[in-house]
Amino acid sequence: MGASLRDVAELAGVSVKTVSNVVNGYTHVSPATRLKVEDALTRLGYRPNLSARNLRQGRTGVIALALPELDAPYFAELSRFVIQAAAEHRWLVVIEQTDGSLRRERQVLDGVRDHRVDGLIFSPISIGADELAARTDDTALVLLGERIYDGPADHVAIDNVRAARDITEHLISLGRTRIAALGVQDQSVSGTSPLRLAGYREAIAAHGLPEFTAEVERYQRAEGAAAMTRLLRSPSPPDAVFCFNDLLALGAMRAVLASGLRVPEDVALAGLDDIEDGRYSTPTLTTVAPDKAQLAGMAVDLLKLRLDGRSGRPPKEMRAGYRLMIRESTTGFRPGPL
Amino acid sequence: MGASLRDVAELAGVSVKTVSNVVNGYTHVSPATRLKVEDALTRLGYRPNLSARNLRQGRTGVIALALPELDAPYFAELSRFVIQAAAEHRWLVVIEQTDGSLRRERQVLDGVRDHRVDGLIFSPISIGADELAARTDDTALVLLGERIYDGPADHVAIDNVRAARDITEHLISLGRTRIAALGVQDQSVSGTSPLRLAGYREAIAAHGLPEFTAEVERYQRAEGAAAMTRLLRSPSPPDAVFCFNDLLALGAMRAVLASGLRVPEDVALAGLDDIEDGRYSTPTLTTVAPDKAQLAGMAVDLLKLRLDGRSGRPPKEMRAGYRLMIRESTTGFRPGPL
DNA sequence: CAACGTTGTTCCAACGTTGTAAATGGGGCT
DNA sequence: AGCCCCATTTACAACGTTGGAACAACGTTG
Repeated sequence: MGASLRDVAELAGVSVKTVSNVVNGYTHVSPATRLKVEDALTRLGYRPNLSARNLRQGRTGVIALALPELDAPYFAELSRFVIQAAAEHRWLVVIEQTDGSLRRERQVLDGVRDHRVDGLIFSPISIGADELAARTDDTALVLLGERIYDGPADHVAIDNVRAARDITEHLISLGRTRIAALGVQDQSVSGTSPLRLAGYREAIAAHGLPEFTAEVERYQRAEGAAAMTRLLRSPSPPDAVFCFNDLLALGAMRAVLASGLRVPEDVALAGLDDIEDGRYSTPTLTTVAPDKAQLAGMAVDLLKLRLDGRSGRPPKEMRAGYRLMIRESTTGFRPGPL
Repeated sequence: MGASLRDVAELAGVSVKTVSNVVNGYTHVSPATRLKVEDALTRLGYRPNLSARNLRQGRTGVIALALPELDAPYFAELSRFVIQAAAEHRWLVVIEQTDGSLRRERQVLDGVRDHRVDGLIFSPISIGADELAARTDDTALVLLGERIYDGPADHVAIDNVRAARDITEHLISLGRTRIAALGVQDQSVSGTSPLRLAGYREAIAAHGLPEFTAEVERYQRAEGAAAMTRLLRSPSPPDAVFCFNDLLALGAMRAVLASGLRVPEDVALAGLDDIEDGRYSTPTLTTVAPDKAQLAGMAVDLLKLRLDGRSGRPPKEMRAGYRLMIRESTTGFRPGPL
């Protein structure tokens, strides 16, 4: 295939190691040889064989990003930033989809040992902190998302409780009194739901409002629509709903509109994630916008730290910022250009 | 780090090669040794070092998927299928985002030479067929999408002209007579637009209808909304619009609704891509659904063929199927559950 | 002028794997 | 017993790279 160091060395009339030194910017090379070698390098179009380099150095230059599903917009957007952040360290990113299944998550965690990747940024759904802690493997691992706090590995997330409380406070500030939380899950499934539920409760309790909840299995549009439909059919339907993510909220919006009611006049809706769809739905969706670039950057930086300073340091928790995006689904539809 | 063949060989009391033979399922190994070796393998938790294996075999087991942006839903959904299809060959997929920029696309094409990946599935926007043909590198390459037909490499896409004609025919069958095409682009930018425009023209010409077009720079919601707004302001606005992709259509939908008009009563809308958002918008979006799993599978299969049978074969064109998804944005809003 | 340090370059080994060729050993044949 | 054949196992080399030791050439110093 391509030219190797040996080919270049032959052409330049020097040793292989000298070529290697030039390639790696080693300082003590005479200008004359350097010139000769560089000429040979370009003439042959030399590209280092990364498999060989990796074998020698024990690094692959590839990290894995494991997440439930790439076509959930939140994860697609997050992936984009992770890839960009990793590129700054000249890392490639392979993406592994777990579908949130325990089996696949274990596989991913296990597969890391194949020396194919130097580290893993992992957004788990099903796997537990105990199982992570029991991991024999010492590959660098950074957790991303809400599933596990204070676990056995570095962790990046936004402050979910506070974010949930803030957005609920917003609904309250609109004068709504029957505010539901949509997206409650069995504790054992995911850590996201309890945190967002806690924030919601803090807010409504502070104002002495009643609690309404609707459960879902997964954070998908169809589930949001179904749960919303159940809420609407109840004897006293809510006048505002905080959906635990934007997909649920968009599904809920569809259900409200399909039932002939108006958003936000009859039911105000808010989500969390700030996916692009919500900026173009009708009405546009009020939501919490986690700083995805910051989340991705922090995750990559933590991984970098782990890989450089050999392990041993205690796990680190980092919080990324977020902003409230107040849009039409709570404050009203304003016809006109976007 | 992990145990190597040598460690296992020592523990089992055999040669390194014998262990390698067991690992690779070589037939002529006595049951007794095989047992011994397998015991040692599990005891040490042996994992092959893939860098070494790759170095030896000249393969990395990683392919690259280069596309404009991961957070465009169509590409996110497509990526999901590519990753799944690649997993069947035990390949990992690294994703490279080009943003459609010529600079990044050249980089990607160039970076393939780094021996980091065995092959590339490439969805180009800016790069030309001539430049691809001039590529010195002989790494396996499969083109995915509409940009380049009959180019210098294997290519997978749906029949864009026919798909565009079919969906336009659908609009005509509704009795609409002022049908616009939204998404026309300068030829030099992308091959998608001319193909879809051609299909649109075939259909309206066959029925003697007038042609309306609206241009955009990129296939994004905001552009769709802006272009739709322009159409609505024209002296004789359309009563139906075929948008060249779903994002444009969703942006257009937003613009129509924001202007106080109804979809589909005043303006029927159709897209192309069948992204998930369109299945939950209000109204839901009529569109062309390319068989993304088939597209991904074909691309991966072609790559496999290239990698196995050493090159030389002439480039191959493959067409994936598609279906029309007739939804509310053309046939009317039907309140009720989804 | 010998001993020395500095700079530039080369030699050797090793990373972990696998293809090739060669060695080993047991069994059946003459 | 001597021989060959075959299944099984091993030794060796090589993939392309880089760290470290070794070495050569040089000018500097005592």
